[in-house]
Amino acid sequence: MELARATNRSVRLRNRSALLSRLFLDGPLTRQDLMRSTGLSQPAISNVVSDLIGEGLVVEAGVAESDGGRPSMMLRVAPRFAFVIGVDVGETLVRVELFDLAMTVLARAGYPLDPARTEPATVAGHVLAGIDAVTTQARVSCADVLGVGIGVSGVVEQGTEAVVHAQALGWDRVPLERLIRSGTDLPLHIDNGANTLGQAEMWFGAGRGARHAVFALVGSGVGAALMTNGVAYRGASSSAGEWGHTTLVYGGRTCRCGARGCLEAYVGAEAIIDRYQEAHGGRAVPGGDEESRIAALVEAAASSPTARRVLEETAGYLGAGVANLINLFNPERVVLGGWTAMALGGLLPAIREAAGRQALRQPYEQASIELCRLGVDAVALGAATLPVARLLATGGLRPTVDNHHR
Amino acid sequence: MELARATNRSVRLRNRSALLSRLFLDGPLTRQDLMRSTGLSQPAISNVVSDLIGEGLVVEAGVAESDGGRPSMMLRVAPRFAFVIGVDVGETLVRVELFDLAMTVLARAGYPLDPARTEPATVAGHVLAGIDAVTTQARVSCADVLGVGIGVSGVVEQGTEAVVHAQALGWDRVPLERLIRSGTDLPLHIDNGANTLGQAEMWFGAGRGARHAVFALVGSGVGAALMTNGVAYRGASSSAGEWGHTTLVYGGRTCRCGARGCLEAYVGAEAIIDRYQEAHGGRAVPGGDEESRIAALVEAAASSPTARRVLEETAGYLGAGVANLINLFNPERVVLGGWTAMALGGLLPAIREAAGRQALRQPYEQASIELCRLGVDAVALGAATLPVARLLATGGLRPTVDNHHR
DNA sequence: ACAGCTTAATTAATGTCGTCATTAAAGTGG
DNA sequence: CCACTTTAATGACGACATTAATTAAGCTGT
Repeated sequence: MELARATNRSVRLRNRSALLSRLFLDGPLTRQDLMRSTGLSQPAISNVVSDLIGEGLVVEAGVAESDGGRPSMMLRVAPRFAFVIGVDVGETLVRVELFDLAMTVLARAGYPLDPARTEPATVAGHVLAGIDAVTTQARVSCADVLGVGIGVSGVVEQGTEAVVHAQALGWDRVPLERLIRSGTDLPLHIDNGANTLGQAEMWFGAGRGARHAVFALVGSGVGAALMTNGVAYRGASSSAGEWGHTTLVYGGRTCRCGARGCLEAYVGAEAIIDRYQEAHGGRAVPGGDEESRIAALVEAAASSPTARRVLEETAGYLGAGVANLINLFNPERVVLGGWTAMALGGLLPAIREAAGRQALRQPYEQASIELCRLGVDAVALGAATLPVARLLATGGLRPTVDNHHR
Repeated sequence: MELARATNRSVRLRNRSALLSRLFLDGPLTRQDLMRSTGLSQPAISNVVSDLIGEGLVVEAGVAESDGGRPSMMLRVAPRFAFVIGVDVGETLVRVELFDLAMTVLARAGYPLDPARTEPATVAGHVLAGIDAVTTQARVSCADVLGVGIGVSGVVEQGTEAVVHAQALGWDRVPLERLIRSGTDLPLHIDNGANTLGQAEMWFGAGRGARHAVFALVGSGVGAALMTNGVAYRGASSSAGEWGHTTLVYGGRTCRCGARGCLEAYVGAEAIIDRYQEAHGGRAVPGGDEESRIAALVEAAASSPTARRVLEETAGYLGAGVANLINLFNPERVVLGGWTAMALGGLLPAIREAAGRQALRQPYEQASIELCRLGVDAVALGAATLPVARLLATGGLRPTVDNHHR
């Protein structure tokens, strides 16, 4: 199982990684805090920290209050030690953002996509243009960029090179990594948008502190990110979490994936609109795009019993879907996100109740069901955490032997 | 995330654990094999191995073939270094088995349960009696028993003391660990029977070599064991894998758990019998217990179109349930077990086909769907692997400081 | 049968790294 | 300015793995 041999160096590596992670995730801490939370001895902490400071990864940031005794020095990850870029390849927009290590946005760029023809090459071009745009805009050298995280709304098969299957974009086996690679040397991390969003919520949002959490995303499509033992679970070929296409109504409505009775065929935005239309005698929901029509539907629920009933049914389906997640994963937390779920925020009590009806008592009581905190824009933020996660995991050591950078 | 500090000792610990695990799981190996598979240097291997041999954990077992050059020495875990006990607390029987470290059965004991009144104290008594029986029968001292693994058909909440919720036995919050603890000092490992069975298949059966696998068990009840990254995933309160109570037919048949449309309400043994009876105009399936009635039904399918249809429908439901597992977990392998699934073995092609209809293409193609190899008796074997897993994880060092045992 | 070759295992020297114990530093309060 | 307290830095020590060099133990062919 464990294939990595342990050597004396790996001890240092692990400890560096542990300290750096604590500092990154839990803000400024003193050496004493680190000592308590990692269990390492004082000299070891000081030793590692002095390395990290020497390399510019960590900086001292003021002194802590003290009532008697030498006050301890606050330590934090140097915000400008390096930068990361997060990209959100959505169905209608490619958004590129540049962050420092405090995850503050320094620059943004956006490129609308024509849903009719979303050529992979076009998207790759947008990503490369965005990288260029945000770095020049913020006057950041590419040499100081740790890497580029890219969240794509589709299945991302990780291999030697990430390959993307995105039904919504009409992509099948698109070698997105290779396409982007041809225009930049920056390290690339491509992942499912649901996973990157989940990662953002896990580190900075509703998932903080949870060990096992599920991020259930309902937008045009329906998906989920599974966090087990604090990290994303991706499965054998990185497609785990395809919650939207689990069967909830055996033999039910036909889903756009071809199967019948998928959850997405009941609670995806399009499905909700369709169901309302059917219930309403064929009359369509007013409004232009899906997003405004869902908003209109939610508003109409105040006066229209039909709209209300459709939304209540939606809560029932969604609750059952959440119950399935709870029964299978036994998470501490289920976080609902995605723009449709956000628009349906008022249904949360009904969803909870429906989940309670369908889930087993014991796991249901262990799980809290909440709304996400960061909004849908967090896909890029979450993507940007991917290179950061790598930095933390490697203890801040660049993979190759270019340790001369300081 | 990682709370364990790394120290120089932990290096040795990890390497011991890695070597021991390789030796246990992949049979006799040479020092050279270990060197290649772990990446450690030759002297390090020799050093650790000589410790292990000195402590009696490992023995040399003959020499390997050689065509020129000094032949290497085969090494293996000493079968009689220690013993483990596995217990299967089923719904009708408590089975206790004693194994050596080669996982050879040395002694067995069985205690039928009266399903009407399965008092926790009675079960605990049977377990204790069984421990006594198998150790005396095989003339093994309790001091040489590493621990007792117990697989229970119910949710096992791990805490300071394992607490069992077993609907089928009418148990709620039963402090089984405390009950057994009062009669023995042996280390106890209590877990869900599905998990222990999955563990057995993972190490010795259909799961060998898989990193991510799901063991789907269909018997009277329906459950699953989830193996992620080679180990059981238990979730926040150890109830992960409650596949049987996920909703497959929204608003469908009422399940014994109280919810509606659970998978178990369609493919559990009782449900199949009920569905046949309904389809057959109320006439019951002949036969005594569930097991023989399912067998009768399978046999009847050769001549009765009704029976055939019921079984085909069952394959459809089961396939959809498997598809849900595939979509959510993206496993390399789905292994079907449990006595009902075994009886329905002939349906495997139909189940595969149904799963293919409902699952997404990409994850479906990545997953193989197979029958289990070890049979239902493997619950005790799997339970017995729990103390072994602990031994391997700790590198063969007893937790307390009693290293003077050799 | 014995040199000559190959592969396996052990020994020796080196270097990394965390721990314990001790010392230096940097505050507060009387 | 001197006790007292808490934080940080040193130095001796021991645990371990690594590389390089030896020794051990078998084959092969003349």
